[in-house]
Amino acid sequence: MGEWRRSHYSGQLSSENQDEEVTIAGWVHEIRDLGGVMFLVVRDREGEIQITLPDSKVSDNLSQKASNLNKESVVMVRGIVKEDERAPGGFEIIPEQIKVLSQAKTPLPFEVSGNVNTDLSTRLNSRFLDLRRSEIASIFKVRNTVLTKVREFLETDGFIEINTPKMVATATEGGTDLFPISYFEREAFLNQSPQLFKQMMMSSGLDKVYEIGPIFRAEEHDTHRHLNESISIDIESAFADHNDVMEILEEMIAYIIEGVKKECKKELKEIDSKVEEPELPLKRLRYEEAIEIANQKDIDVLWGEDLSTPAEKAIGEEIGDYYFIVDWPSEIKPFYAQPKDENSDLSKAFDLMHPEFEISSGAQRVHNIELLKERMIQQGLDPNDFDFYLDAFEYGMPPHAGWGLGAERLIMAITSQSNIREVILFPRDRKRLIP
RNA sequence: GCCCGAGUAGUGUAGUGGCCGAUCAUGUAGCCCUGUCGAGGCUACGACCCGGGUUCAAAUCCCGGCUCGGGCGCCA
Repeated sequence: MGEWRRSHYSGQLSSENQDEEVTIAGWVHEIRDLGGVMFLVVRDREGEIQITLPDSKVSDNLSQKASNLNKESVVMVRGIVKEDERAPGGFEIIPEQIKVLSQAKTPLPFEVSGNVNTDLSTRLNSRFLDLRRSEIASIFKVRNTVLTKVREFLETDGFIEINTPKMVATATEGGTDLFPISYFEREAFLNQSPQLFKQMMMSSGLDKVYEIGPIFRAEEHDTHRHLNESISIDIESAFADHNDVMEILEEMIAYIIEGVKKECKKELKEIDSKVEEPELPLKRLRYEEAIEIANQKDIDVLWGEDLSTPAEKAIGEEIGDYYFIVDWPSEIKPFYAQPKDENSDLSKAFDLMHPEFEISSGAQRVHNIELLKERMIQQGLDPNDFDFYLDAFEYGMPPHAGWGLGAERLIMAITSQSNIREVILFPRDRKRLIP
């Protein structure tokens, strides 16, 4: 590379650069030799640019160098920009010098520039190469925008970003399986959720906190919408009830989608995403109404049961947009979900649903320590295992509410991907631990 | 974890007892070609997941294993 530095990304060239000397850097996307003229297409993060080598205008030496290149090799090209309507994009570069920084081995694990489809599994084995396809890179550019918008929205709303431990001594709330790890002489676990820690922060006076971090689930699920390691977007707000945080959630979703539509036009087009901003306020469907819809569609759900996958799909089809399910039975929601004042069989818990899957769940939390202990016992947990958590409720705990949102689920919805593994760089699922 | 399906060149596929010394596309290599843009033309290269079994004969049928996919369950 020497003293050479990239002067422009391919997408930055315009008629203002006519006859200018530029230096571009990227991967050899295509090589086409027509005899008297050769075309190299160099690809970088922002697009592609054609390098044209007419025998009459470039040295034999340079032509020889270009023809020896393999696809996907890394090169820097210094040359003169020429506007030419025959070139894709309207511009091309007549090279003066080409530096081959890394010759790619052949054959490639799969084609980057061709039209042959490749199985997801094969692609994931060589994810670095997969990301060289712009439609794949687009998904991750959208992902970046989603996470940026989350921070923008929550920061503007006065939330403080926190980080809580991922190595913990006990199960957060029972139910799910944890990955055991070795912590010096003790057994420990990878945390399934920041739930208990963010609730403890409600006792701290920070009032409104959020965390974007990994969660780990040792469940043996193996589906298109489950991961064993994923990113959770969690908030917790003091002096708030479930309705308050549902409003935050729906407004945040709308803000994210609006932002993505504005800032990722090119990427959305590339991945053919039909994302639409939801109409607010989102429908609040009572649990009871939800099972009625399922039952009407001949999917049996009994009161007190969680909604099965076919039930979720049937209801989502009926609603057709994001929606909340509220008034869940207390017994199928975690111990920390606050029962409703007028009927304790129901809870102040909610799920946010995309027509095809759940993307978030939350609740107003129990802040009364006696009730909290009672509910732990009801759900088969021993309050003594949770002293570190319960202590925070002993010395002044305000009413509070919050939710956890699966980042990949949301990104999957926004990018119209049918497999969650498409929206995470290196998925961890039942079968895959490498790479 | 359960049920179902599938494993054929680097990639994606056709072939479901003999017609297969295995199809097509892409790729790779070489040659021709001065404006390609899914470039084109010609030539060559490259594969039946592994192990057992049935049969005169197995890519094809059976059994086991491994891997992958779909559905479900499980799942703050």
